[in-house]
Amino acid sequence: MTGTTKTPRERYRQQVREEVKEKAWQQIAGSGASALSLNAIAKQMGMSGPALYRYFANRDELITELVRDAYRSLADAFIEADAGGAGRPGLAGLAHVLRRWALEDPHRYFLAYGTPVPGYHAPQDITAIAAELMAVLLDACAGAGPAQDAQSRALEDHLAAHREWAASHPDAPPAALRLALAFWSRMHGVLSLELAGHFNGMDLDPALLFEAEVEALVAG
Amino acid sequence: MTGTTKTPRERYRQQVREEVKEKAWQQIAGSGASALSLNAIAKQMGMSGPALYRYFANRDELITELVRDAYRSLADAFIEADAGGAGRPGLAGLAHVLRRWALEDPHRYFLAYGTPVPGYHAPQDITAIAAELMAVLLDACAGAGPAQDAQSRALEDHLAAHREWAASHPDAPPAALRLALAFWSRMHGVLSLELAGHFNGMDLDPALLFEAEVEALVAG
DNA sequence: TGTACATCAGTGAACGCGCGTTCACTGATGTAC
DNA sequence: TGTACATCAGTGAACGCGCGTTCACTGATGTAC
Repeated sequence: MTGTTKTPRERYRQQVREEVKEKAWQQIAGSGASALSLNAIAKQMGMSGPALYRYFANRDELITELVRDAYRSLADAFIEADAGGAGRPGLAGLAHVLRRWALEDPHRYFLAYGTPVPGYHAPQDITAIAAELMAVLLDACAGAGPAQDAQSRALEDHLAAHREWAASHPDAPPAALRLALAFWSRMHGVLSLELAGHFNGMDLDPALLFEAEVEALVAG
Repeated sequence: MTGTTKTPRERYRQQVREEVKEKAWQQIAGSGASALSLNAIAKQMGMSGPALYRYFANRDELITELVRDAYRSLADAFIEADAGGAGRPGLAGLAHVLRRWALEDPHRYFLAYGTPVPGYHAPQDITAIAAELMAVLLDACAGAGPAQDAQSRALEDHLAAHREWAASHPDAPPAALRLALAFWSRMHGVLSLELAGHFNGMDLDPALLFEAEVEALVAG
């Protein structure tokens, strides 16, 4: 009981907000994020358009909420995997958590990591959630092997001096920072191509490409 | 002279079409592809809205043309690099051609490889251009080394039986197919994160990450 | 338990906007003899 | 070289639509005494 006792009205408010967001996701799934329309959501809920302004100040606030929820749910999935009893998940484990999360709702993935919605800029608390994510990832990268080639060494030198983004791990070796970036970039590469349907006409199993990329990454 | 003699009217038509596309790119740069508006383009050109229907059947046809031009220009850049006098460009060379092309116009990159425009499906001749691109890439992957791990071997086995997408190279070894996919996916990973601005707040030089990914890929 | 008042969810009308697209029309440019 | 006709670029009005957002209002739900 941390003072979160809810009056019936508060409970109801929250319930409606949730339903709005649910319909919003459905609409995004159908026509993309930039076509999100408050009026259309209201109609789908059997309400008049202006009613939604009781729940969201405007369209932008709704989008922000959706983006926040997206990051939050991925961060939670990472943290949960990290806290799972039988030892740390490792990079491969996180990769599979990420893939499952992405396939669960491709549009949610793109809202977080896809082409930026034009004219929209994420507020700071979302950046903070992204940092939580990065912290779990950096944990899993702790055992990174040394750089294998000149360019990787150059990157590590650079990262040793530019590591504010990894503020949660001030003592992580540059190799860990490098590995975390490689994880992020490579997983995003396969996943975003797959989710965008770029493998569609190719009669190819994206899961196998994903697995190969994961193993190549872990093997270093 | 291959019968391409143009009447003044044809020349003018083509000129206006080019100008429309030019303004379209500017508009996409400002507000994203899904906000592309024929009326707005017309206004910017000092014409009335309906005038554009002399040049494009509708909005979709204009978008298709832009997508086609995007793929065409990248394919040309690849082919030109491939035909350059001093030997084949190699994977690293192609990687740099790709990066230069992407940075030249980020929105063009996203129109081709980003989140799909909802409700839009590319016509077949664009698929053919994508195949030209793939052919150059497969050439550069000819000398691929053997798979280093179990998952990569599994992927190669799969590709040996699913290689229609590489129809231009029916005799390429599975290792080459695997390398081409890895190239595509990894380069897309770094580039799309960079262009979407996901490294922005991180005070980090994306070029170094890119170089490291290229060398890791080539070293295999 | 009942009454008086405050809070708040939701409505319907309205504003101004921009969109894609069609249509009948004007006026300039090109073509045929 | 001049005239008659066909072609075609561009206009302005119009249609129907959906958008985000504001505003004054009704009616239900909760609160205080």
